[in-house]
Amino acid sequence: MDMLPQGGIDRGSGVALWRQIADRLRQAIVDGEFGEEGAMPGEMALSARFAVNRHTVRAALAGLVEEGLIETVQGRGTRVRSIKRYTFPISRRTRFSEGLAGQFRDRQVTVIEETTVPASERIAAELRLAPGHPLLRLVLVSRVDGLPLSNSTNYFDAKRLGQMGAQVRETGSITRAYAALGIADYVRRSTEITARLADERERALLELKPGAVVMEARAVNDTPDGVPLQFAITAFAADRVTLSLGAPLEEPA
Amino acid sequence: MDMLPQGGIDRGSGVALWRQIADRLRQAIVDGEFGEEGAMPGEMALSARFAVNRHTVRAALAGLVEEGLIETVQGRGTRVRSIKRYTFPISRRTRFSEGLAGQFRDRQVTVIEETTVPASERIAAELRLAPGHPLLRLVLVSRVDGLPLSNSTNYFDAKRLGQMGAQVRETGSITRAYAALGIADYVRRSTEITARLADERERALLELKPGAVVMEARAVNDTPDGVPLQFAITAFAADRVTLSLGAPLEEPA
DNA sequence: TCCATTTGTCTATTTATCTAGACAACTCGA
DNA sequence: TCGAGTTGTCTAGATAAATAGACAAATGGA
Repeated sequence: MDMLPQGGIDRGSGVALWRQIADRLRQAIVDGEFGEEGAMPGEMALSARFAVNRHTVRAALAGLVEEGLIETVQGRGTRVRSIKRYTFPISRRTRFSEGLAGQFRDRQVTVIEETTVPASERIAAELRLAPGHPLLRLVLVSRVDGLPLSNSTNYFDAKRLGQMGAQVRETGSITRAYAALGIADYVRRSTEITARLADERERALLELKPGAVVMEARAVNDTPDGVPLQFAITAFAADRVTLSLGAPLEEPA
Repeated sequence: MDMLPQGGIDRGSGVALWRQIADRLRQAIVDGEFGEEGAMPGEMALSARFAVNRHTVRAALAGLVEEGLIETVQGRGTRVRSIKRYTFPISRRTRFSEGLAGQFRDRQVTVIEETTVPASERIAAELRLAPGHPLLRLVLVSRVDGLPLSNSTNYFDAKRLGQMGAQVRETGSITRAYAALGIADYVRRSTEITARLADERERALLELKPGAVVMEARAVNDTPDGVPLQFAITAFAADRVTLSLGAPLEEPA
């Protein structure tokens, strides 16, 4: 448990001690610090390590039990429940399902909201449309094996791609929805990544606790000859997803 | 202030109400919600909006004043201080200074630690060395215009690149340190990105408050003909940096 | 200058968190 | 079976956070 230094819990920060300990333990769990067995130090050991009362440690562990991350058994101790982290490659040819291929058995894309909105200056510029142009706005949640990984808000030219909502519902995939509308191929023009605390809606959709971190990716997809198709803002649950850039970056010759 | 819905502050989450409000306001500030003037709603309005007592709002604002993000003037109200966000492009040819070119006037790389460590299994594999091979480990902090943007831990083959520490200190740049050691060019093999709360050391080095979010990039650099040079783990302050993938991704022909 | 609006400061009470101590109940290896 | 080690539960007190109310002080527009 190298990442858990002696003490180091901040008082007066506005984050309860139990919460800070829970956050630290969660990070250690996500980082695989407790090995294959997942056996964690006992309450008294954690109490000594964090220099807090045992009850404070108990509160932290109770939080993690409630999150489903650990299980505690009286007399035996505390163990990490099996957790799964997914690596999502980002490239010019980013595809959700193909990107995660081999990492799951079942995948599901749910349309949460479908509305038509006027294009803001920013989105209009990205999609090379006039501000105010009607856009189809699709809010999606993507799950693998029942676990929500991302929540995205997607914008399409409503005049050209107004059927994307219906097609995503029918096919369960943006790639297949495009194909159904006659768009055989698309490529990622750009992606901007930042990170922050998840907001209320993201927490609800991704089943996250307050204080959870998301990586936000803002991306634009074009046809291979450069016609704008989609502007998307995607929040990935940072505890569950790693974004990977590497060898697949290079476009097939 | 669209991103600040009515109410929505969680009780019992282990994060104080004032802290949640401060986090929300900080995010709104970072997202540019308060416009060019930076004028924010008054305490009474925020109190109503978040459905908390005015003093709780005052505690939140005090936190942001202490961070230097805002200034409050009795009788006049609260304004955002000018903040700066940097966009850092990631490509095969990632270079810290060139990547941020045009976004700052002054840049500084500080060597925080220089040690020799045996290669772990993971790093040995990335650098194609034997586990236990001696590695030069350099901990760096990079600042622009005095603002710390990233904290990185870099690993080099100590036998081939043992002088990197001295050269980084002398030249203020990894690229120039490589050049001084006869390595004229290098490319990014892969990058993996995730995000989490900053740990204690990161907070100290990047001047962040408890609960701040960092984006962690794990990257490997090679020579153009594929000889491994460097394994680096970099924590970027998520409030200050956006990682950008896009047009510059394509390698010059 | 006046006054509406805003932040600043003080006192007081209630609620939440942290600490402390003690004992019960369970697990599992010797 | 015994006992060391572990988690579970209870009572109690101290400290921190949240709420409430009131009034002072400053700003800036009419």
